[in-house]
Amino acid sequence: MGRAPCCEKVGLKKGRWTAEEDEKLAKYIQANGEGSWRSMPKNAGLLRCGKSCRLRWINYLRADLKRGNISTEEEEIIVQLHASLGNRWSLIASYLPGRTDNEIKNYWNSHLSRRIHSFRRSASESLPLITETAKEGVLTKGKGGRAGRFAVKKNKNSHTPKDATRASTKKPLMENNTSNCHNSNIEVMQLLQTPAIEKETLSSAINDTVIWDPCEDDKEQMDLVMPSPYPETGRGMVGSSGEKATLVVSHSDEITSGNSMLCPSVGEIENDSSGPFYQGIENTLCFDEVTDKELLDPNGGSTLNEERQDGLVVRSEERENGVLSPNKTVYDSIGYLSSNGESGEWHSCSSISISGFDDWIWDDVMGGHVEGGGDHLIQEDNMLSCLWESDQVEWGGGGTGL
DNA sequence: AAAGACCTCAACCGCTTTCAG
DNA sequence: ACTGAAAGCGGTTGAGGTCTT
Repeated sequence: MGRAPCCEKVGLKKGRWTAEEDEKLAKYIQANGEGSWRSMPKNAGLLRCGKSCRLRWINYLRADLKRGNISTEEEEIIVQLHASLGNRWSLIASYLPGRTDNEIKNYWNSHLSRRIHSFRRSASESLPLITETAKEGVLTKGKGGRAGRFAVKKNKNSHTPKDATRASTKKPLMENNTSNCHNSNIEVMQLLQTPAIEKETLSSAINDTVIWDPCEDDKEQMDLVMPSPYPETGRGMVGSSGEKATLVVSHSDEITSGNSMLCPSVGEIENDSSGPFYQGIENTLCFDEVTDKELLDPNGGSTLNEERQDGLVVRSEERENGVLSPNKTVYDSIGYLSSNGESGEWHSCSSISISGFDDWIWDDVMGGHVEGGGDHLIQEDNMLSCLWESDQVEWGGGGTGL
């Protein structure tokens, strides 16, 4: 048998916390410590669910919480971590002492995501889908003169009802891809490139770095592909048992460093685009032609060396026990975008696609060693500058900013 | 000054993971 | 090994505030 129910939902207060409630909760936790959220409300004399108490404590009452606005440095860290980790707010928050996942999530949704969006749009005007988005109202200026979340929300709602949004989070594009299974759409759930992540968080993150084939959702088969920018350390590798791999993806002969990822239907994207986001897109490994079986052949030994019509070359070399060799440098930084294949809407998924971006992250933020070079730093600087500036240029509609 | 559009963020909801029984 | 509650997490909501017209 399990435990007794956490709390009775009936008769419990909801909504905003009063100062009195805060005081009760804070005093109780100071006296008794955290934990035992189930019994806490009763013992503290609160008509709240334990879950609500926990949330209130974590997000608001904790003494070590940092108050005030997110600094520019924190902002940069959030952007960079988000590029690597996606919407793993608690993980991102762990790198920002005094900030909560909820706070970061809110900040991202209200500030940063718009900048990213506008940056991507401005960097890729030739992308029809984004242009369409703009037409649909993302960029329309309301009566109040400020464009932004309302339009985005409106647009989002029109495409992703609540349930669908949740579904797309857990098993992205499940529904939408059912009609496109013949095209071997494979969904990337998460890209991780976090050499500094602690063991436990890394393992959980690895679990999210999977290739999901919606065509085979019935058997829920998940395969792992985990490129690593740090072959020498073995961090950020494939598998849960220390297996190592490097997925080598290069576009043309240009060699950069970073991580690699994939996207379905990459062929839709024009090749003559420019800007860092596009570089991420066009360097996307296309699994239309590289099956998960091939990539993760448990027998190993196979080598991919395939050139696409658009010039994308996919290579992997020197596998060990069916995974890719750690001995090779990852050539290209790959972010990804994914299309749901039906509405044509593009999802940024967890990552914006920025070439060399992750190198910058860990080099500057974590102090890690990163192979690569000055070119990337220049590019990254440009990108970041563009992000910050775009807030004014794009959303201010003439420099008004936020 | 008023109205409406838009923004912010605390809190809720529901799902997944963890772990106690 | 199994069950189910607790804990944790991410997505969403909505009240209240701000800004523009």
